[in-house]
Amino acid sequence: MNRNVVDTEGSLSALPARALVIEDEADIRRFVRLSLERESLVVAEAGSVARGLVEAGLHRPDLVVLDLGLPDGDGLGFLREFRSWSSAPVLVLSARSGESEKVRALDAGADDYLVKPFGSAELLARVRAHLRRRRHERGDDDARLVFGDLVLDRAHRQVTRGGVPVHLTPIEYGLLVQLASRPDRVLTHRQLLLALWGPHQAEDAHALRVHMANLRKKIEADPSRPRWLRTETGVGYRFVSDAGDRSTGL
Amino acid sequence: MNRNVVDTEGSLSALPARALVIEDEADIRRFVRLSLERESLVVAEAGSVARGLVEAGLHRPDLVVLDLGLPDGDGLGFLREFRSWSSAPVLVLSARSGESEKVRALDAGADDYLVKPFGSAELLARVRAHLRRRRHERGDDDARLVFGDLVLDRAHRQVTRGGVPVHLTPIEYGLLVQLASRPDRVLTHRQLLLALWGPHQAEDAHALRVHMANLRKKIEADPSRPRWLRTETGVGYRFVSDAGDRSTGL
DNA sequence: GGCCGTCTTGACGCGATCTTGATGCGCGTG
DNA sequence: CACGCGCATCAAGATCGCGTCAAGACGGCC
Repeated sequence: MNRNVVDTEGSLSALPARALVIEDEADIRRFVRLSLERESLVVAEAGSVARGLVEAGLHRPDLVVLDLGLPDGDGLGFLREFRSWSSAPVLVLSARSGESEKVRALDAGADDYLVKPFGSAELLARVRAHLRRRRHERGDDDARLVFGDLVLDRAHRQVTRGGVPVHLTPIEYGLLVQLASRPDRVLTHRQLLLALWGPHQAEDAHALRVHMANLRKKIEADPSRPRWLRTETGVGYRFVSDAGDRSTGL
Repeated sequence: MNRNVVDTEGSLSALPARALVIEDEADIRRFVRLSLERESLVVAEAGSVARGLVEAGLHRPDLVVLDLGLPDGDGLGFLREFRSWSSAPVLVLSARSGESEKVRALDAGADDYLVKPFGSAELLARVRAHLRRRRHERGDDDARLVFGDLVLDRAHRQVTRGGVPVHLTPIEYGLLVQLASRPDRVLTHRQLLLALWGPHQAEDAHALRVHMANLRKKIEADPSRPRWLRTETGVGYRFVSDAGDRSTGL
């Protein structure tokens, strides 16, 4: 079962971020979990260092909230072990407000230190700040869109078809990003013109059609019967994520 | 006017990190400066938002310590402007300990929030944590980048091609570091100009092209058909790590 | 002051890219 | 069945971005 490697410290793309809460007091643990879930994180829990290490290995969290006072260690042991294979931000909780405590934790590899009692709002704001930075440093947000053998990697600004890079001009690339970022939704001519040319010439859809044709030539197997870039006559275009025919619906 | 060039690459590798302290109360400013200097940072100071923006543009700090209560604004204005061209960590100071204050600052792009009065030890521990993470995310740890026979040794600021040292001017070297540190990603003209020249002249890409041409002449076998430094027309440049095809992503 | 390395700026040719116009097709409508 | 409408396609230009060269400007150094 232990299919390690490959997804290591992943999940950061479009999927919800995973958090791990290590805290022995059940009330606080619950409080933190509920807070994080309100931020739409997927949360795992642990009540001890040992359990925390197991859960960390299991879930490979994108963020850890770590209490220092645990039954089987002071949490810094966890930090040391965890840091050997993950660089996810660790937010330390503690009842101790002494400077030396804070310094010890931060220098041991923690990224933040929060003194109990703390408010949900501050906790979440700090969590958001860490995740935001991480996402940013990581070369970008929900960067990778995969549709079968067509892959749109926004971080690298690269489109591949069957693994083969496809060269797109700026407008073609922008067009594809606009459409593929909102799969199965119709974008009107006006919306596309607005997004790509700005508010100035949001009227003439002719250029748009030409670019669309060129784009199809590059990513469609049969440009005359497009699989992905469908035209909605009189309205605009739609990127269809599911190639399966949806004729006889439910 | 002093030209601030030659300072390239943001000092992020072996050079001392630069900090900017924005705080109107002279005592606190001095206290923070002395603390940071003890951490062997090079410190610039400002007493207002306006002055802070100027200093930021001049020195392009790797870290900012920002007071919220300034004579000409509340500091969040600085944050907004600064964030438009720099992602350096910003540590906010404030006398206000209210949660809503903290949330506002953190959500506005700050990375940390410290309530006055604070101790020098905690300030420095937090600063270390931010700089450590930044260094880590930047991949500065293993300062050596190897791409076939092209080797970039950031620790020694040395580039070799087939074992032979290549002499690069400061801008050429900075350019190469920026691109090779994020292989296969497209860096826009704006990003490169920002990194190498600062926020002032982030629009004229002409000089950039000339330097790129010179750089190619030095490290490419056939500068007219570059293997590493590919141009993305209308967008920017990309350092291609693998000349062959790339199929399976991770 | 004069040399040297470096950076900036302008001009120019070329290729990449975008726009524009012409033409044909499918389809629904009068 | 003719017509209009929206669309796709193709083939020019028109425009833009890029690489290149060369002429200075600037600062450091002797």
